[in-house]
Amino acid sequence: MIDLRILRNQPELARQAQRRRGESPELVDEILAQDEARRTTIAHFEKLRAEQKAMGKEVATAHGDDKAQLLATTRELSTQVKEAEVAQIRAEQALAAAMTRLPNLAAPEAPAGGEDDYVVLEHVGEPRDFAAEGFDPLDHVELGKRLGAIDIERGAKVSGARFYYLTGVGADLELALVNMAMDQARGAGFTTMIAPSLVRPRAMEGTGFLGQAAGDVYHLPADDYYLVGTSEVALAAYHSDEILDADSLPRRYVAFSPCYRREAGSYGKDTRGIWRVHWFDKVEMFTYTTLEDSYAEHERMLSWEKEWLDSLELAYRVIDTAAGDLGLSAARKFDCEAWIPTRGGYGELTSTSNCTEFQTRRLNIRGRFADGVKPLATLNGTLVAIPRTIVAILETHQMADGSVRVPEALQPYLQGRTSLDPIR
RNA sequence: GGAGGUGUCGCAUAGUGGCCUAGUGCGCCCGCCUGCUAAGCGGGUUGAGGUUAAUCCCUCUCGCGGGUUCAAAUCCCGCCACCUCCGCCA
Repeated sequence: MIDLRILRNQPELARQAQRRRGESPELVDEILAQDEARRTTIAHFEKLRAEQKAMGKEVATAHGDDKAQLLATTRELSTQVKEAEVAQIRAEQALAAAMTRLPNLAAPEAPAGGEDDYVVLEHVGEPRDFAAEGFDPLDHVELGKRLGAIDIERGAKVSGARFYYLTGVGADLELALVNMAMDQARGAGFTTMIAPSLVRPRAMEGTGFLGQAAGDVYHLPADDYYLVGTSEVALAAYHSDEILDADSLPRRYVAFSPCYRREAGSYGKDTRGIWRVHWFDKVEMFTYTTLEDSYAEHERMLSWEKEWLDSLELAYRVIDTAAGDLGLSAARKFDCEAWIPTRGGYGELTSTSNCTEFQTRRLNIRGRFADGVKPLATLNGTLVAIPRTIVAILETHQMADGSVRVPEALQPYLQGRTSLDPIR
């Protein structure tokens, strides 16, 4: 949800933001028209309602013929008030519906265009040169089999395509990564959380996942619950309808949760292995802060993600996502893409978005400041999405003999193991 | 799953159809008083929207949504949350 005042006062700014996303600037004008209509109906209703209330007082004290007279007119007025109220509610709903379709205003810094129009901000680390080392790297599917870490066949047998079991060291690896990520985040001042992964429509809608991403979301119609695609949903809705004291900001939460994604429209894409799956576990960072601080917090989020990838000794690049690839709620997004040897390219491991006031306006989350009550800003950032991180670690740190070197920082979390060794 | 109860301002409470413009206490804020502090005294203290240059003013907001009525915190219905008990259960 965007501040209506921005749309009223600087409509061209909003139109431009839409164009840079490759979306309709006309939506802005449609909203402004709805807003105009809404305000007209409000004025009409309030005038009648004030009149009704005034007459109501007279009725209370009137007697006999006077009272009968008043009741006649006030009865008529009552129906008018009801009609005016219905008109007002309709106009407000129409405006709200139009507003819901409007994505967050893309930041001026976000590159214009679609998925492929990202800007590379930096490269960190060197992709490993297997040719120079004299062997061909195996992909994570093969490595996972040999280590007894990933069982894709049985995942498919039990749950279908894009499911898997993590077994033995694979499962150990997940627990190690989760604990290590939680330690890093806790050290940075985050409050650790275990959040629900089943939420009501309000939480889903409020975080912006029932817009263009709705097809990617699992819905349980019998109970009208949604399975979250990220714990961002539960963390954003955590403070819904609350007013947070300014001196409690920034509030930083880090949550572990399973994530569920239908991956609609990705048929035939990344079908091999566990790169793209319907369910995975993730540790996600989430911050509530002021709009003014959100830009610096976004940089901090990114730096925490980089610290994480550095500690896993992965080579990666950071991209500034283009406006058209931001999703409904983000104003700006940075992705960290790790080098995946057998893909021969970079793949997204983490992502951090500044959603500015978009989610807090929808979820009614505000802060109490010296100069009044104002919406807050929210940011989210991946620390570790398990399957993709496992893919990157296995493929990057594999040795010629089929074993996998454990990065030093991870060793304490893996019972001190320095390598994962094939079991067959 | 069944039965019963509760939901009012930051907190605690009053309020069973019009005198509620929601009272009172606590907390908080601003004054006054006062060697200092405390006490005392006076005033203020939900949020949203409309209108406005701003103030004033107006409307909505008593868990949420409907309904009855000229008029709803108050009566009726549905939903949600919490509490107690019964049943089932990791």
